[in-house]
Amino acid sequence: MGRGKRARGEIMDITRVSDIAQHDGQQVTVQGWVYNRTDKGKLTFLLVRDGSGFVQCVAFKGDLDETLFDRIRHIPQESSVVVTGTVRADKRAPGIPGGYEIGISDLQIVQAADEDYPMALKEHGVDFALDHRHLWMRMPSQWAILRVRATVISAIREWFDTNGYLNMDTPILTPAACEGTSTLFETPYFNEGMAYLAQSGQLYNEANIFAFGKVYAFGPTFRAEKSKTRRHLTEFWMVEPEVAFCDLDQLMDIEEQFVAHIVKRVLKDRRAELESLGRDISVLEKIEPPFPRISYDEAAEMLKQIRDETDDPEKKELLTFEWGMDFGSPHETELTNRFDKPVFVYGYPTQVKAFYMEPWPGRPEVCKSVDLLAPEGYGEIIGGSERISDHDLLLQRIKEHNLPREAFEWYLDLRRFGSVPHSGFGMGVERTVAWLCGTEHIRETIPFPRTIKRVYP
RNA sequence: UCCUCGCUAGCUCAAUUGGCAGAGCGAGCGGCUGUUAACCGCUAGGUUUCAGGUUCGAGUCCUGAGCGAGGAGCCA
Repeated sequence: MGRGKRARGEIMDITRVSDIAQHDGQQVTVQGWVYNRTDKGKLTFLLVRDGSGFVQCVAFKGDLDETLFDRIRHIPQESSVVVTGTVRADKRAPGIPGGYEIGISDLQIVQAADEDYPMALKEHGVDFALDHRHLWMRMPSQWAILRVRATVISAIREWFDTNGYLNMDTPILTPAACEGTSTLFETPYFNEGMAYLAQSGQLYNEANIFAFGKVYAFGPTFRAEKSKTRRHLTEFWMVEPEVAFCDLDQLMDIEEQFVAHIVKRVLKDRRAELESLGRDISVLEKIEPPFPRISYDEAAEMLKQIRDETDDPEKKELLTFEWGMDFGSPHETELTNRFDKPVFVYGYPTQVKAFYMEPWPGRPEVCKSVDLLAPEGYGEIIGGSERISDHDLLLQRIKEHNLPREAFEWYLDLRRFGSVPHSGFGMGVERTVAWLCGTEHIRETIPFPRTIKRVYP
């Protein structure tokens, strides 16, 4: 491949596929991998991906020496390559962003891939795809989803960092259950008995706000429950802001500004990816504050009505509901189908929520909690509440839930030294990404998913 | 933990009442100057998840096991 040789020490000027439109008419060099090859007589089309996008590269037999053209014609899928050629606009050119292609003048093979690459360019079964996650993520759908994920994470940090919040991460190894209910992963911890992988950083965040005012923790969260649905992972990422001097109404204001920002940012920076996924973008463009706010009581009434109106006995059974129950997945789906924006449901029964939630004034059976349910059946993406700020009430709740008081002494201290009304929430990153991408399974929204049946690869 | 379903070529699937193990894609070779999951021809590719059983004969029926999926519960 003599044509492409460079003098030693010469710095190669590499173009990113995402920037290809800025190089129309110019000669460029792209480094990447051959995603697909279509051989068409005197023409060979290579779809090359470089991490930033997918671009079609065209080899024409008449423009190249025979050896090079023959090598291009037989290059195995997924071979790593350095391609040099001239960019031209062509509406027929596929790719992401697409619309431009490279007329190949030179191509070097860095490694010719083995010929038994297992990922077909068609659909795969779930099990096969997940066993090959390390290769599956190269495919456009997975690549697009994970690009959206990175932008969601960036938007999360951007919003908090520019709105006066301090990033203050919380421990992953913890001495006990935060909320006293979930099943946790445990691990031996030197001479201290068992440590547990965190299911939430919230309690630590409550300590942090008394030093820093507004904080957010962002990290992995672990749940050992044997949940086995398209909405569950055993390891997932959660962002948890906590705010001093903040009540439930103010919390909802924060949540809707925050979520709207994420949506806006994804629409701005990842439109091509959403389009490549076939996502209906007009649905996302409607996501602007304010979001509807309904009480648990109103939601319960709506569900009763929906259940009365259906003739489907199976659906009737699934929608069985009495005041005091938590909403199940079928309930959330029915509720959110009635709205085209995320909807707040606030004021849940105290008995179905965690011990630390502030009671509703004058209605002790209800607490100042709020969930944000995403539309299109994606369900709960945020759970939050105003926290109990009174020391004696909190102590009473700890006793009622049979939690070990000694483990919560530091938490109770927060109510003794300058207690204030405060609130916070936790947002599941993967569920949010699944909603934005229109992904059916949450496991596609994290690079290497961990589920009850899977720790490989 | 409970309910339902699935397992056949590298992948996605078909195989009639129990009667010769099949197709498409992928791979290799050849053809074609515009392919978009191209198309055409040829070639290779199988312990039908496993262990038993019924039968002249089992991918198909029966029993058990394994693995996986969807849903419920719980949650983000």
